[in-house]
Amino acid sequence: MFQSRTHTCNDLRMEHIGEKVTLTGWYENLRKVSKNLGFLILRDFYGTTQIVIETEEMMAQLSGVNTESTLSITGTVRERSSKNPSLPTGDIEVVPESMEVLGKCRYSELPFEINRSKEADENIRLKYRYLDLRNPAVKDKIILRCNVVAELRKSMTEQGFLEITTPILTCSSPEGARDYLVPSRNHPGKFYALPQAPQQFKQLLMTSGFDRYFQIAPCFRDEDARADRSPGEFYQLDMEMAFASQEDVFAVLEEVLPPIFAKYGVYDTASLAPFRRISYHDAMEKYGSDKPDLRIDLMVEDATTCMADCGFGPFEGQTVKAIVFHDFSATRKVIDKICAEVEVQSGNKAYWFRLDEKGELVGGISKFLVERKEAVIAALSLKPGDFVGLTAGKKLVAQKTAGVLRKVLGNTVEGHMKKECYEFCWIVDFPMYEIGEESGKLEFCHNPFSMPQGGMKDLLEKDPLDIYAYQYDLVCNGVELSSGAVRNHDPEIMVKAFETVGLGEEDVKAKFPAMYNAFCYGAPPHAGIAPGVDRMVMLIAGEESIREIIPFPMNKTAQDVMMGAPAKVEPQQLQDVHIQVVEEEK
RNA sequence: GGCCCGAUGGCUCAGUUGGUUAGAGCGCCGCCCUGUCACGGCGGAGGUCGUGGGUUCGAGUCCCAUUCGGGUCGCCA
Repeated sequence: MFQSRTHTCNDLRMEHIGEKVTLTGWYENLRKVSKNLGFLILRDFYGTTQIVIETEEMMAQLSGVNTESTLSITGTVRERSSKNPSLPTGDIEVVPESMEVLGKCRYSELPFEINRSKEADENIRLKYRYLDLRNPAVKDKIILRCNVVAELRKSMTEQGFLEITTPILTCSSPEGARDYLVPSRNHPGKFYALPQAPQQFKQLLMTSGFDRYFQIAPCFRDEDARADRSPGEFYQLDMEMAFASQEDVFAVLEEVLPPIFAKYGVYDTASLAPFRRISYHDAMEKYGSDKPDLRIDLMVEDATTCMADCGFGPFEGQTVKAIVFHDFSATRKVIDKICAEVEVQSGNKAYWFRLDEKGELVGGISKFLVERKEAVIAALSLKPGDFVGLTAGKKLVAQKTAGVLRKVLGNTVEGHMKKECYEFCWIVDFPMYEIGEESGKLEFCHNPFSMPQGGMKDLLEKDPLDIYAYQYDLVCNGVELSSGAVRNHDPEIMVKAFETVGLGEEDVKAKFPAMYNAFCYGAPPHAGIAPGVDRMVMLIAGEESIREIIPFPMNKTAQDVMMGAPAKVEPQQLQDVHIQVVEEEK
């Protein structure tokens, strides 16, 4: 058995001087000053401690030991003759009497330098994630995640919520993302699916009589990754409340989230509850997005009328949206960069012109506007020095592109973004139905579980496109943190809602048999929401990539390069589950 | 599946209009250094420039294809 430690590498202070101690940890570095003087840095989970090497014998023991090996060092604590105030243990050092190598690092050269791993190529970091995580800057994000999750549990429990686990092996859900399928050994040809969310189970819990449910729930979706979307799996703070309204759900999250952002967030000024509420319609009109970044104070305006028939081809017969940027100082080069970025991010072009200091329309598409100069200035309330960014297309395209332009402008050009804060808002009043872009037919806008505002009455009387749902999103700094809704707990309204899109009772029964049956036995009105834990931690940590706050993330193409997943399996395993693999032709 | 960007020693990057022996910092190895703390000084090893083809007297650089990575659109009830 190895000599076990008496202290961690972050324990020793002036009061320990003279004590005999044993430390264990990783051999981080040796600053060798001479044949018989050197400073070894020992690192463990808690911190680092300096070990002073003063004899040639001790120096000789170290030769041949590679850094990143684990060591046990026994010695005496001594006050440093030159202290380092920037380190917690900077007042002391340990004079070793004996040293034991516990775990040899066989390589003198590592794939990357531990303390600079964040600069290394991401695939190499992921392949050697156990080395990457030794970097305190990387490890700290995981600790942060643990703290946030613990705090969420504590807070939800204090609010009277029970954490209830729901099945991981369940059945494929008929709508939404692609499922991860699990073949069944006992039932040839049949499959389990990993849950995309515990949606139906939590609604069944409400119907079972549980009043307040939550779960830090793993969710599995086989969809492509993004910077803020890890492929494969992610976690939600899934919650549901019985006999509850939209207001009740808002009140819970406004109680739970702000203290956690205030306590752990990298930004000081967490915006206070109650959060601003913006209707979906207004969000699209004013911010060009249903997840607006309110740290940016630029607004989208309609310019369809003042640009009509100006002779600029791309505006012909289209909706035109404008963003006016006061006191614009960036160069032409920056403007081009912004327009290019908008095109990459949105797939649509952005246009521009400026009103220069002399009050002349210049640059971009200004020549098309010369004849209507005064009208344009009046319509957009322009002042000399203003920059006007423009987008065009069908209404939704013009809006969305303007939304991207707004984001890029705010992020690129100084003056209209207050970066160091958290700006929350609720997006409310989502439409219940929309005309599908591909199908051209009426479809559910979000999901079929939401209660239409106005219930059965609206379903019977209103144009479906004018019906709103009790459907809401929580947005923070332009990131969609969560989606939730007041659920439709009434089988009759559910059937009617399905009939509106050309489906019927049989479809409801076929798609959600358990829920439909359960609701026929007396269901409570209920509402819930499911904030994404990973995205929340990402915001709190101030990280741009979601992979930084996941202990063992997959890469963009949903591969675990460290474990080698996904992988082929033994033929016997396939036989057991009645699967035959068809090789795809190249 | 579409689009954009990238790939040069172990890591991060530079490399001019296509021109002689492909450079730097960090890391690694060796020597020196008695208080370092991103220690310092001197020296050294380490590169078929992602892969395959093409243009050319000559390609890290230009063209085509391809692989891999990142971002993004589609997708994400």
